[in-house]
Amino acid sequence: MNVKGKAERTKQFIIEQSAPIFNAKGIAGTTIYDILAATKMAKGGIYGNFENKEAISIASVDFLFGKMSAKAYSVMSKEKTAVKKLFAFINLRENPLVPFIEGGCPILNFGVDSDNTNPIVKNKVKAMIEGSMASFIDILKQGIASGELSAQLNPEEYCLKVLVMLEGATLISRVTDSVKPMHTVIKMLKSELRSFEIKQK
Amino acid sequence: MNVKGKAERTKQFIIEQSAPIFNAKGIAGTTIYDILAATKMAKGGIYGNFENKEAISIASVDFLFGKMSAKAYSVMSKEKTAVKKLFAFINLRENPLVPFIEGGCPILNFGVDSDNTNPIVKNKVKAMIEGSMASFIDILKQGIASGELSAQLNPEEYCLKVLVMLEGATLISRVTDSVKPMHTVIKMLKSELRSFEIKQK
DNA sequence: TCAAAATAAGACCTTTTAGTCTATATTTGA
DNA sequence: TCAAATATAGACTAAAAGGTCTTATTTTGA
Repeated sequence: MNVKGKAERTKQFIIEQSAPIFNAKGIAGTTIYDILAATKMAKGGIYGNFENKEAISIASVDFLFGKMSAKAYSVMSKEKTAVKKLFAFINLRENPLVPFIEGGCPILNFGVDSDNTNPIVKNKVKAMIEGSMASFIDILKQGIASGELSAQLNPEEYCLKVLVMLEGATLISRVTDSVKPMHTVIKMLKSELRSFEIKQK
Repeated sequence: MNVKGKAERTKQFIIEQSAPIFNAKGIAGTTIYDILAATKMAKGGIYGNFENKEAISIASVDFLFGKMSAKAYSVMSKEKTAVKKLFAFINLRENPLVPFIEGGCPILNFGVDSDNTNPIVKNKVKAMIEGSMASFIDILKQGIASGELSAQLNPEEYCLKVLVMLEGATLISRVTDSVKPMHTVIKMLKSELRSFEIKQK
């Protein structure tokens, strides 16, 4: 009847409902009963589609990282210049108190959650970080090659700076319940990148 | 017989053994059985000294933040100038893979762990962040007042930068199992502060 | 459309975790 | 030093959490 099969759709539904819970409460802090409540399903429905809680958590991590990447790609590909692409990415983090993904940045959340305890998820976080950095560095290098940005800019270092400052500011803003740290950080990051812009005539 | 009383000493012992576990595995991820194993005590001994697991977790958070503050104060008070004090603080974070406190930075760990789930601990993290920032800003302001640092330096902004970059780099270094991100970040932070130093003759 | 196949409900079972309570051991100060 | 006070061991209880299995329902395609 349908293009995808019932099981596939239910599986996707369970992931969509569970992912924000894992992201907000952590993997150890999320129970099967949280998932039953969120999906309004019974155990048979959940365990018919997933082997165990761990499998749901892993699928949720993949889902959230996929969602993040898709969103970043979507806003960045609308822009033409390297600076505008970077700014579009940075702007996604503008309000850490009302985040794009419920529970806040999954890199931060699952990174801390999985370090010391969960090598599978930790490796997914690692891959996500490395992937983001690589595509960022690429954009900056293209900006330099095209003459938009000064060759004085170190793409690797600036890119790392963006990442650590956005994650750090997300933490500080969330814990202090204030957008101010994030806004200050965004202002600093943008002004630094602008200082490497080469004025076109 | 002893100056402090057995109960007091046992309580302290339980906290010292439990704190690194809460820090590494998270509060929800740590069980009473982890604490029994670490202390080699039985339940009677634990519950005779603490009302419940939550009380142990709260005492552990206080203990770790106290330890962090004491260590920071210790290394900073040995230095005379603002720049050297700041550098001494930054140097404490040099190897996030072999951290001063087992499990890594408690601000990062408990900040993420408590956000969304644990207002008591979240408020302690908030107080710790605000306290650190305040004493930092103070040091920078004294540096400016004494002519060591240029008045062009914005103490609040640089201080926030230090904090978010160190926390962000801790996350990235731990997840990627590499000290390189942290080292690059430290290099950037130090060179920025040096650029505001006023040469003395 | 209807029988076979796939999916989901929910009662049930097992293990893990938190916490209690009494008996035993240790500490303490008169 | 020894009796009272204090602290700890560990068996026990309760509840939470994870997971299974049979039965009922829904889906699917011949």
